[in-house]
Amino acid sequence: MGTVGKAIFLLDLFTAREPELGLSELSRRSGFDKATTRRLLVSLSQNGFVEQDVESRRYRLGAGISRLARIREAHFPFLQISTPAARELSLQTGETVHLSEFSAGALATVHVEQSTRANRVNVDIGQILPLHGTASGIAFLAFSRPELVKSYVDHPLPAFTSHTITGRAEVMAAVRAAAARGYSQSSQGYEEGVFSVAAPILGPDGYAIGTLSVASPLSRIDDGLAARHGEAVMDACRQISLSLNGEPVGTRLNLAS
Amino acid sequence: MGTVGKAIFLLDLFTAREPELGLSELSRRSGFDKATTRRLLVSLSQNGFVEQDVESRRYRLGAGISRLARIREAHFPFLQISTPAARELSLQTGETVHLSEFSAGALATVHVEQSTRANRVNVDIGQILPLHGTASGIAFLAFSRPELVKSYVDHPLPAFTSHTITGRAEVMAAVRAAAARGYSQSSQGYEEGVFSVAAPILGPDGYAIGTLSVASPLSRIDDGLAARHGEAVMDACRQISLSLNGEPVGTRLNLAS
DNA sequence: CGTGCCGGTTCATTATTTGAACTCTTGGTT
DNA sequence: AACCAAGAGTTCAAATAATGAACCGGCACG
Repeated sequence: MGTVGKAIFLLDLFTAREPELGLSELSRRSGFDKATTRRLLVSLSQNGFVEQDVESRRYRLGAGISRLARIREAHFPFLQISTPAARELSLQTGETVHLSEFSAGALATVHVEQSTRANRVNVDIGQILPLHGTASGIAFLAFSRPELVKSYVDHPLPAFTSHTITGRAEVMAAVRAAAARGYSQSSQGYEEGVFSVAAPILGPDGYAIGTLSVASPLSRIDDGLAARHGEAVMDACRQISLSLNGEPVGTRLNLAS
Repeated sequence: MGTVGKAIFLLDLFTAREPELGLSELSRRSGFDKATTRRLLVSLSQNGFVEQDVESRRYRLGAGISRLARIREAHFPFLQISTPAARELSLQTGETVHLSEFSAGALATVHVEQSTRANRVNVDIGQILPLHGTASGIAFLAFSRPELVKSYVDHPLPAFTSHTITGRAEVMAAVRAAAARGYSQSSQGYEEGVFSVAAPILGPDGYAIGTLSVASPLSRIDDGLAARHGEAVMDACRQISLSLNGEPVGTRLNLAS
């Protein structure tokens, strides 16, 4: 791993649940020496990518990141376009909806609309979702370049629950089913007791760039409701894709083997 | 400059006006060798910090940045809290309002509410503002740690227009005036024909963490209107600071020499 | 008042980064 | 259709930056 990769690895240790970390914690979790960790943090903080709390001496993500994110968002308004559709979908289904964008080989959760129900699924912003084992991942693969699907599925796939599909053939079957239907389903593939449906958000080339997903407690779901959620998430994604790309887009299905 | 600094320098070349750049352009503007530039870009893209357009081969900021920014925003909802106040202030004044956050020794513009008038000031998201020469900068300095003010003002200050105040004494006078009034004024200090007022957004320790500013065409401004804008921007900032910190905060004025 | 953990620092050793020179491709010009 | 210019991307010996064991001083706990 190069120096740049290490610096970004440190940034990736900050999560919604643990947004502030001390030097020793960062060193321990990254596996980098304390001196190395510190030097990287100093470089990052000089450029505004991390900030250090003056009194607790702990580090957190810095304003420089927000600034760049806003530049990106001004150019490519993924959140601005998708957020209202996600909110509407959440209200319509009464369930937690999360929006993901593809980045560095996985899906990153960039927005969440929490269900208002007492019994609901909680998803953290910034969470990284694997492409197998989540409804979002399968929906993404179903509308990705075949090379990407192949290279992903050729590596060993870890299990997250006892229900995670890890076999190449099983994943490909789920992908083909999702491509045919237009949305994917996943029951407890990533977390016990959670059922999700997801559909792809397409880029100008017709391939997926992200996903929208509805996540429900499994106990609430039956086949009819799952299908209704599937149709709803597909509609929302179609609308988002249209707004993002300005014009209709020919979808790229993965129906072949 | 360390490797990490160079990587971030590359990221900082992407702006709202030029959100996509080719390898040679990046190499030229950064002054790094083309091979070096490329290696940095590859590292960055492997981690989702930049993306490469498949057909044009140009680079742009990546989704990994959005992801981290969302984690930060979930922890510290600067934009979420400030944006509505900025919008209201823009509607109230009829002028362009911009929100800045302090980062790496300068103010970074993270949100803009454009005036709806035909003759208006345009500000780009992501723009870096110097601490002298903008109303925002002076407002920030007026509510900053004295050490920060001193170290800033001890370095040579560039002029952006013929009206930019660059002398240590002049800057300190403007800072003291802003501290006494609660807001700052700047006439054409950064761009010709632009008049601005600004007030600080305060952190939990009572020192400024950002600013809110109203920017008008100079032709529209007289003393009375400037004062009304000043009071309005101060009110908005007070409200934001309160919401951000949860409780009243003792302000830290820079009234001493 | 000793022990452990924290943040932070030092400097000889080591590994990564660097950049001149190269190829390959594209698009425009004569 | 041959030429030129400019772009993206690659190679490898030389130069430079990153590394980490051992260190300091402070603070909290028993």
